[in-house]
Amino acid sequence: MQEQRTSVRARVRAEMTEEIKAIARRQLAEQGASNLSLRAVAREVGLVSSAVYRYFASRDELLTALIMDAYNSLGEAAEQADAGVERGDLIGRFEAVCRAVRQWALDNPHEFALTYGTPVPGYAAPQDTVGPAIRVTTLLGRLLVDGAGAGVLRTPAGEWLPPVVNAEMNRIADTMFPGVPPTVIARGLIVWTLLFGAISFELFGRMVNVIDDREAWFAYQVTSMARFVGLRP
Amino acid sequence: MQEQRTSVRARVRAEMTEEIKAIARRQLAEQGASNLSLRAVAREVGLVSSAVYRYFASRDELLTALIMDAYNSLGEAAEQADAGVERGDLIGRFEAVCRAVRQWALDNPHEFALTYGTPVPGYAAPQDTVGPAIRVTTLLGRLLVDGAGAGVLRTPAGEWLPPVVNAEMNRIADTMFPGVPPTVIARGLIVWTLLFGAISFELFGRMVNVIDDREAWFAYQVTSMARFVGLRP
DNA sequence: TGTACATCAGTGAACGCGCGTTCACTGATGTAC
DNA sequence: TGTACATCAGTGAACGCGCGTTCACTGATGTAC
Repeated sequence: MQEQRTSVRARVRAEMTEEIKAIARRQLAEQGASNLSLRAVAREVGLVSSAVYRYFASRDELLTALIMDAYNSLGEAAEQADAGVERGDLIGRFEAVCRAVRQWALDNPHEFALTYGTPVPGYAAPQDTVGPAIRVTTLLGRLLVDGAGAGVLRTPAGEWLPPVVNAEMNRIADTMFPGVPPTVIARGLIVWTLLFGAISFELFGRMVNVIDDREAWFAYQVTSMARFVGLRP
Repeated sequence: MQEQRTSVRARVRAEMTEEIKAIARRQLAEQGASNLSLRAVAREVGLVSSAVYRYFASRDELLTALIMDAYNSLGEAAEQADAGVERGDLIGRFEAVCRAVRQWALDNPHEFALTYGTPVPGYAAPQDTVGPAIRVTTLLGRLLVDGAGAGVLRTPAGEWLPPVVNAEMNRIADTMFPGVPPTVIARGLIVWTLLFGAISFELFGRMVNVIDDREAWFAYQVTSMARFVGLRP
């Protein structure tokens, strides 16, 4: 009985925490991260502003929670997309992950901005965000590891890396993506940069009056990226 | 005499306008665009807050002026870099432009964020910003036009564009970059996206704990981009 | 060259608003015996 | 099972601050005759 009563309180608390975050997320959409207001959130939740401090010690802590949630939500979307494709179909997996990342960004533009846009001035993300932040990156890297293992990764012919770059790529391969050649790591990083760059450009309005059919353009870019990184059909 | 006296007033007014913008620019660096405050700017200029309204009708108008200046400053840096290289050396020109864009972004991170970062919520850039906004883009495109004209542009072999993409690329080529094949336009757009994506990643902290030597990494990316778009030595 | 008038930069007070955070408190829920 | 006590969510007032914008004004600079 005691545990149950305690857990009622704990559950209500957890629900309230979630509701605060949900409403804060909604407000992000209208105000942008740097204008996120504890008072406005409290008002909409139906609490007095000081009551929010029972759940988050400060505005920054609320922001951190939103950032962590965003990274995890994106990471989950990408991982599920990957899991839905047959393991050996590396191009299929790569395309599914790219599409999932873009779709998540289109569905949650302000959370994308929060995580991959301009950093909020005066806010420094604490160390705990690192894990969630690199879920997509490690997922993409694992594709390369799998590809290298299965031998379906074409190492770019005649590609030469400057020594400094080569050393860094080797370090990255050794610590995170064993078995992937440095030239492929380099191209993988470029693809990773391009993926988020393309989504940013689309989301932040750079494609207005440039590309009309964004889906088709994105699909083409994904194809190019797969080929560039050495995935062959 | 009359014209001279008038021009004194006009010159003082122009200087004051520049000083307000300069200080606003400095404050951008600390506060971020969405927290840019007319009052804070006025304070630092040594004016009462209402006096700023003699120069800018509203906060948004000041922001617009800053954005225009930023685009023009970046555009000028890129164009000067291009002009400093022998016309026929297309790879050299491309590399110079890329380096100039990155250097400008490193030197003016907050103006880069203002123009290429997350859009300021609630702010809509007026039509006049379009011209300055595309200076770098048209400059990069002109490189391709020159390359196509000089015959030093290798059209990617066996590259197939989906019909929708092909149509859009043809439209872009016809209206802005005559003589450039659609496949090259497509790769040019990718390179353009990657250039700004790479700079954003570097500036917004994505490369922390990933790449140590940012110069070398950027140089490598530029080399890759030049090759990808078909510029041959 | 001198005078009357118009233009314009800058002032200072005010309007009405919003913010993050602290603090002493009330009252309900949970805990220990 | 009942009672005394501890924990905790939420209140409401307050602190001290900042913001954009308007408005009637002063006084210096420029203009026309």
